[in-house]
Amino acid sequence: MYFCFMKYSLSEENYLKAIYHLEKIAATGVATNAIAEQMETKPSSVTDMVKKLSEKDLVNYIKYQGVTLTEKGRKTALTIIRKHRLWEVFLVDKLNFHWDQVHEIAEQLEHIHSEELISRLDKFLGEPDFDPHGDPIPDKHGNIKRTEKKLLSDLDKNQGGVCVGVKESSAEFLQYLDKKKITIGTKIKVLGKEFFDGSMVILVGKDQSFISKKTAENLYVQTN
Amino acid sequence: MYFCFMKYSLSEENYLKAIYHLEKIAATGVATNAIAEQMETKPSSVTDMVKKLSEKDLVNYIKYQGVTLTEKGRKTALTIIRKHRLWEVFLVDKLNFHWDQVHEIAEQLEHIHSEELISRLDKFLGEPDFDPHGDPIPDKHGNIKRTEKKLLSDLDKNQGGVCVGVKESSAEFLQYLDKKKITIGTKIKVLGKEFFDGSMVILVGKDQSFISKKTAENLYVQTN
DNA sequence: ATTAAATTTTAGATAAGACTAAAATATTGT
DNA sequence: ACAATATTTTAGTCTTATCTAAAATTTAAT
Repeated sequence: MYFCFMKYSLSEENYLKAIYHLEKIAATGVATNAIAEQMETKPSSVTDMVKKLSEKDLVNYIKYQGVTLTEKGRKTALTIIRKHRLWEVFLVDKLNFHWDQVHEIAEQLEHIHSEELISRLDKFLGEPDFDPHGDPIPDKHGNIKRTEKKLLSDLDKNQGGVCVGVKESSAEFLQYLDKKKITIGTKIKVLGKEFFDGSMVILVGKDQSFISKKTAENLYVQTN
Repeated sequence: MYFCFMKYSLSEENYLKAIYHLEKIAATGVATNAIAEQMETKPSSVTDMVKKLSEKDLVNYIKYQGVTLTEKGRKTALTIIRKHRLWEVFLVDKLNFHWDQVHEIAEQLEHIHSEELISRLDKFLGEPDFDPHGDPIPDKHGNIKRTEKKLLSDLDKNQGGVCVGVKESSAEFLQYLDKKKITIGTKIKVLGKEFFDGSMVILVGKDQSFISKKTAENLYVQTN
C-alpha cells in the first residue's frame, strides 16, 4: 500500500475520527446509531456517509452489521487525531489557554491540510508525546506510544504515580481538578483509602488532599 | 450598529475578502466578472452569492452595477485579513517557514473561528504591525496603520529606506529577492540609478547589488 | 418460534454552492 | 443611433451532506 495523502472532506474526517473513538469501546463493528449519536446527526445520514467511506476504502461496511476502519481509515483517523492533539499542546503551552478551553478550537484546527505545517509545529512544540489532557499523540506514521496507565482508584495505600490523563474530560471536572491543583505531570501518592466509600486521602505535591471515589475513578496515573 | 460576531461560511468569507481586495483597485463598484476571475469561479455563481451577501447586509448590490462592501462587510473582511496576516507571521516567525510558502496555509487558517484565539495569537507574536510580506495587519477593530510606503524605483540616488513589502508577490519574485538577500526589514540605499533603463545599484546591508527597473518597481520601502 | 421492539436502510426532499446555456442588459464602434 | 460585442443575470441542473418518513432487517421477549 503506497502513501496516499488524499484530502478528505471535513465531514469525512469527522466521521473517521468518531468511528476511531467508538471502535476502541465497542468490541464488535461500530453501530450506525452510535455514530449518529456521537456526531449529533441522524442514523440515515450515517448510513449514507458510511457507504461513501466504504467506496473510498476507508471503512469495512456490511449492511446491518456495523462499521470498522480499514488500515487506511485508521491511519487517516490517526493523522487527524495527531493534528488535534498537537494543536491542543500549542494552545495550552504557547497561547496559555486553559486545558478545558482548547477542545473546540482544536476541532477546527485539526482539519487544516498541510503535512509540512504539522511537521514544523511538532518540532516547535518539542515533539510532545502527550496532549494537555494526557492523551498520547500519534507520530506521523500513526503509531501511538502505549504507556502503563492506571486509574488512581486502582492504586493501593502508599502507592504513587504521576497524573497522565483523565477519563472524563468535561469542563466541570477539569476545573475541579484545577482547584485541587492536579494537572498533567502532578505527582500523586495515596496516603489513605477509605473502605466504605472508596474515598482517598492523597498527597498532591506537598499538600494533602481529599478526593471522592468518583474523582479517583476518572484520573489516570502512570506508575512505572 | 452593535457588535455582531456572526459566523459566516467559508465561501462567504472568501467572497468578502476578494471583494475587499478588488474594491481597493476599482474605483467604481466591483464587477461580477472581476470577482469571478479572482475567485476562480463563474460569473453566474458570483451573482448568486452576491445576492446572499446583500441579504445579509454585507454588500451593496444593484443588478448590473457591481458590488461594494457595506461597513459591516468591510469590517468582516478586515477581521479575516487580520487573521490571515497574523497566521502568516506565526508561520514565518515561529515555524520558520519561508515567506513564499505561507500563503496557502494561511488561506486555511484564516477561517478558524475564535476571537480568543486570535487575541492570544496576536499577543504571542508581539502584536506585529506587518505580515511577512510587509502588508499591514488590521487591529481587532479593523483599523489599518497606514505608513509612508514608496516604490524603490521612486527613490533618488543616495536616498535610503527599509524594505516593507512587495507589489508583486509571486513565488518566483520572492525567491529572487531572497537570492538578493532582500527581505522585510532589510535596509536599502540607492547608490546609483541608470537613466536609460532605470536599473539601480543599491546597498543591501553591507553589500552592493544590481537590480533591474522591474524589480525596483515591485519593492516597497519605507523612507521616514 | 413467533411476535414486539429496536435498529438500520431506502426513498425522496432540502439547502448551499457551484455549473451550463440561454436571456437580458450595458457598452462600444462606426 | 444602432448594430455588434461584452457583461450580467436567470433558469435549470448537479453534488454534498443533511433530513423525514417509511420499509427492511435484526434483536429481544415471551
